[in-house]
Amino acid sequence: MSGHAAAVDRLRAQGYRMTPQRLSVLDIVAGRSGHVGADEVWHQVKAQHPYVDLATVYRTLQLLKREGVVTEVVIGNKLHFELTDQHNRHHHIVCSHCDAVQTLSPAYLEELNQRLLREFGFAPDLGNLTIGGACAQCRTDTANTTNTPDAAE
Amino acid sequence: MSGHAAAVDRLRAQGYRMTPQRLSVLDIVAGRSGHVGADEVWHQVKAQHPYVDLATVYRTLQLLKREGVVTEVVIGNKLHFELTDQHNRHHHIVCSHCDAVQTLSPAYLEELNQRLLREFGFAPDLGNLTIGGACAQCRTDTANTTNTPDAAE
DNA sequence: TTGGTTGCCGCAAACCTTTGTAACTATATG
DNA sequence: CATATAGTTACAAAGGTTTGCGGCAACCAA
Repeated sequence: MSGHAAAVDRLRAQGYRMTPQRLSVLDIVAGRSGHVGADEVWHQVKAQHPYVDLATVYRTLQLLKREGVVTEVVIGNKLHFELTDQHNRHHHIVCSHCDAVQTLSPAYLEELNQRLLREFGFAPDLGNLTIGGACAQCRTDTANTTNTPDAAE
Repeated sequence: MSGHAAAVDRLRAQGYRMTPQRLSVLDIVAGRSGHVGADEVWHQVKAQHPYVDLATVYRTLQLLKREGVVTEVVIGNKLHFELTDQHNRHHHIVCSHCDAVQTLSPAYLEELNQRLLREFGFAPDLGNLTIGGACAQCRTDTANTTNTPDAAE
């Protein structure tokens, strides 16, 4: 249905077995407009196939990430995933205070990408790069708060 | 002795208690020229203070990171730390195949830093940013290896 | 020095993710 | 359709990091 059918064929052509577990994981990530946490993927997979293990979900997500089918986003201390949209590529900037996620046009990192490749022969995995920092909101909020030990978290 | 005495004073001035545990952790990271794994910091701390808990080491490292005293580097699935050298700032690019670490001049990301701040009000924590990817060596090595399922890891 | 606060620590447990392994099954072939 | 083969899976356990909590101790004030 969605555009990920092509990805399934490609994976199969590469020798991967498209098992019900893998198809289910991919369907769920693809059915989302944004990113999904690994645990939520698992819960939804279990609704269809109750026996599926969390480890299988993780292994599948890593496989799909390696193959470029999904993109990993690090939010807080958890991994999230979203379908890689070739026609709408973007990076992620995440606030480490409130976990808000914004997308960033590839244009911002294109030059870096080229330079790393040219000057170091290093091929950065910028698609899966998550840039952490403080968002505008949290920066103004924190400005008035004295950051004394244990004062806030 | 080293230049981190100033950091100790600053932390104390901010209200942090500079306990033997914290001083020990900082000394060990500062005594290294490069980055150290959290577990190795722990082992070395225990040599001086056998009772110190691993959780304390982690909490201390995160504290020092928040305060900008140390820099975090993500290598493989482990966290490493190094003393933040204000006179020799740099970012890290890490090969996800062989875990080789290279440093990168701040110049490479200075423009990005400015743009994120100006256009989004987002203050990226680029000092603690680790850029993953494939180094030159691993890229040529992998070029000849067909990446079939389970073929290699 | 002597209390009194309040931040820290050790301990234990939880959390998220990865890995080892024997059994299972998707897929190609006869 | 039967069989072989190699990739996958469920299960279990480990790995690395974070968190909750009660007791303890660093630091300030008197």
